[in-house]
Amino acid sequence: MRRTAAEAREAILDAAEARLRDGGPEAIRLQDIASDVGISHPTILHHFESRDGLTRALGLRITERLVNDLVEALTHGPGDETSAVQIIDHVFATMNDTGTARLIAWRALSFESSDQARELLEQVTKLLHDRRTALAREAGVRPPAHEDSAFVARLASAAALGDALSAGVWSADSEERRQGDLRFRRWFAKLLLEHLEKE
Amino acid sequence: MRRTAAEAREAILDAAEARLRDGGPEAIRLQDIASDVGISHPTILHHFESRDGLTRALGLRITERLVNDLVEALTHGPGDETSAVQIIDHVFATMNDTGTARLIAWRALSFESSDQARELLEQVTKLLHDRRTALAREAGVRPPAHEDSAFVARLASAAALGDALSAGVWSADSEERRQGDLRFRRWFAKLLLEHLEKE
DNA sequence: CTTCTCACCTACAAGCTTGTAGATAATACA
DNA sequence: TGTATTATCTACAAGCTTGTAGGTGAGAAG
Repeated sequence: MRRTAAEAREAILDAAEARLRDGGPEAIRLQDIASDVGISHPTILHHFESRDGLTRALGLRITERLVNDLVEALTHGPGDETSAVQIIDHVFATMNDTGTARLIAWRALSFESSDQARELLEQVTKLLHDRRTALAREAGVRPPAHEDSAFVARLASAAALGDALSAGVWSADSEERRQGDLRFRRWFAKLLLEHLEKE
Repeated sequence: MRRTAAEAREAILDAAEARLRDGGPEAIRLQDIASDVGISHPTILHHFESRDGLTRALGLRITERLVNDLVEALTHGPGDETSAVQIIDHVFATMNDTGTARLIAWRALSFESSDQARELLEQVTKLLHDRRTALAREAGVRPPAHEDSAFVARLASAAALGDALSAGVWSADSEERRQGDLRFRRWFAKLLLEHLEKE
């Protein structure tokens, strides 16, 4: 019945994240989180020093997980066109279904800047650009400009984030909407693909 | 020294909005807002019934203003291509510079769904689609699909929102970044224009 | 000039929040 | 087995937050 410090931290962060996801930014209260985990609230303070320490750790973990997820999606999977569609799909789905967009938005609202976030986009850009240049070399055409890859990554991530946030606002969680979401993603993926092919 | 009820409400909402913009979601505290306006906090409760009433009114005003702004941008201004670039520029700039993105994100995080938000996108879609069909008729080509216009509007607004939010996170408010922002918007506008022309 | 409305104030209450102090007991380690 | 560490608890404090009660006085209306 006695967790390791690491386990306890994870459990606490999990609970905090859940509260944040479906309760909004004002729902991170030590007492509530503690009761979710089944501990007393001073235990949280013991593990994170202060409420601020908790939110900071939460923000860090959220970003980290997103990075890992994106890198995974971009690294594995074949380099053909269907995979581009799949990647867009994956990113949009992650943002939407897992509430990642809400978490990221909260992070953006609650903290000052952070290098971590910039690095995220740079990593994604690099992965995308490397892949594009490799494909271009294979095909024997000139490689795309680096800035173009950066902009593609920036647009895709911004759109996924913004769309997921807005979608939460429209809500009306119907089958019809899900179909529309899907078609939108396909449409967007196609738009990007046409651009990528042209460059 | 005695405001009308309407004036008082506006002043209070202004202060609340400012706090929200640069203090994050947890910065809406009646006492702080009251002291910003130079009144006592029960006066806020007198005008908005409760703290919840205040945030609700704030959410409403934010969305309303955004709608007006967008409709304005889409209605006035010529229908040529440079104007499309200008509109994208305008939307992105609004989201970025005035903190609108932060306000919208807060709204998305803090409230359940709302028809107001859906209507916003529908209005923008309609304006865009009408303009496109008019242009197509002039040029004597077949008009675009309605869904295509809806998706363009959706992408543009999502991207503007998402990009502004992310930008706040990267920060490092340098001239260099501003240039990059500008190029990105141009790049995105061009991407959309090429798509619009093709359809 | 009187009267009514209401914007605004001061004082206060109840509850909740973060945070501290000190004790307990489970686990690791010697 | 004995000892040190530490995850966890209970009890408590201090401050802050929203909200209420009742009063005051400015301006409108007659």
